[in-house]
Amino acid sequence: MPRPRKFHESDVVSSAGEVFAVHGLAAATLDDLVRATGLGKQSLYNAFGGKRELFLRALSEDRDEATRAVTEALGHDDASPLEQIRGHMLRMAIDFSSTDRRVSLTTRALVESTGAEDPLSTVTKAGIEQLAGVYAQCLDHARENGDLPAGVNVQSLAVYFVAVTRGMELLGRAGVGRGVLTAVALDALRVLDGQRTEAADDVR
Amino acid sequence: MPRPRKFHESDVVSSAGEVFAVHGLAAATLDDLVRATGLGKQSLYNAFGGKRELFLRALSEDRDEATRAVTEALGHDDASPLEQIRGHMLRMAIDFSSTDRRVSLTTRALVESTGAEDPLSTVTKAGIEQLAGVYAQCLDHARENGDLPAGVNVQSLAVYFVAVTRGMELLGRAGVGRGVLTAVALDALRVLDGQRTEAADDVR
DNA sequence: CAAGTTTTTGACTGTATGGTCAATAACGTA
DNA sequence: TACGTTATTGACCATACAGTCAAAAACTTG
Repeated sequence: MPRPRKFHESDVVSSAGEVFAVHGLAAATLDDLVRATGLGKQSLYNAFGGKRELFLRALSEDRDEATRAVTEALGHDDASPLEQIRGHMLRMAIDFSSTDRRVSLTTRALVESTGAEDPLSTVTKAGIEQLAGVYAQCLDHARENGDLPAGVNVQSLAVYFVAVTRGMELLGRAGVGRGVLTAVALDALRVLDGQRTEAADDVR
Repeated sequence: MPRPRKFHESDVVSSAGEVFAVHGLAAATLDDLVRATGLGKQSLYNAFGGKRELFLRALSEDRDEATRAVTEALGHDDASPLEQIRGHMLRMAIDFSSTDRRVSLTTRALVESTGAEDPLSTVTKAGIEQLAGVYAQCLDHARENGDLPAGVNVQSLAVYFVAVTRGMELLGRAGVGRGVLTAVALDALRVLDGQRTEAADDVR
């Protein structure tokens, strides 16, 4: 019997995500959000609780979407795992050299979080681990295929790809062009070529 | 005959840089800056012009300091260029896994800039190129030493190292620990091992 | 020591912003 | 069609903040 909402939460979260991706958490004003989502302040508060909470929702969605996208990119059966990673990295190079003002919510959260206990940090860290997991899985397949030596440290390599990706995002934002970014991606991929067993490398 | 200032601009810029590194441009309040620098609002305005301008000054100083540090790290004569890069990357891994809340002003500027024409962007881009230049110089030496094949693309490799470094910074901020970050650095360095001539790689 | 110049000080201002309140509208059900 | 419940609306509030003003202080030089 209650009056039904006239919006879908997921739509609101997604519009809000747009705003946050362009302005960031601190710089996005409540009015920006009201304008972008189409609903009133009070409705926003009823449904989500506040700016931060809304950001958190958008962040989670963004993280899931990113994981989904990478999973999909690395999950095709028509190419070898290594070829998929290669394609994916080249794709990222192009994406990140776009000229729009978007910055992934993960990066924003990382930079705008106020401390390690800040929910922003914990959600973000989880997202990074999730993402690394996807890379790791793909690299595992490659190893099973014999495209990577058995002794390779899949875990750190996975995190390495996450790091390179974040770095490319930042560089793209700085105005580094598609060509250079692509070259960087190719450089990054070269770690997959010259792999030796690396059993006892010093990780002091 | 004018009354002399009782502060040194460089001190003020450096204290302000601290504040910005912890809070960011938007989130740092003028009062934070007043407290950290020790001088009054009006004095800040007389000397610098405003929060943004002060940030810009701090950003430039940060950039120069970063370039200087890397130049110094890669400029010793007691080790081969490649060994120096290696040492430098491992050092970065440790630095970035610190638990303080600092974020390089370059990264902050990248994320908080409002557009490509924003001075924040231009200064930052210049800084990245400066930094890449330092890496390039070191890689050049390595090539001359024969530690790197002659056909190697020193330029993109230099940018690659900047990207990896930025990525590591973000990951460290996300709470990734020293061990993992070190492993990532070692992975990143592996591009220097397996280098082949790479003359005609597709940079579509 | 007086004049001139610039810095410092601290009170002040206007605005933008996150968040709240209370009244009203809309819906499902009985 | 009336009731209960929740959503919506728009006005409202407190505050925090970037930036300003004008008076007083401090220094140098003539």
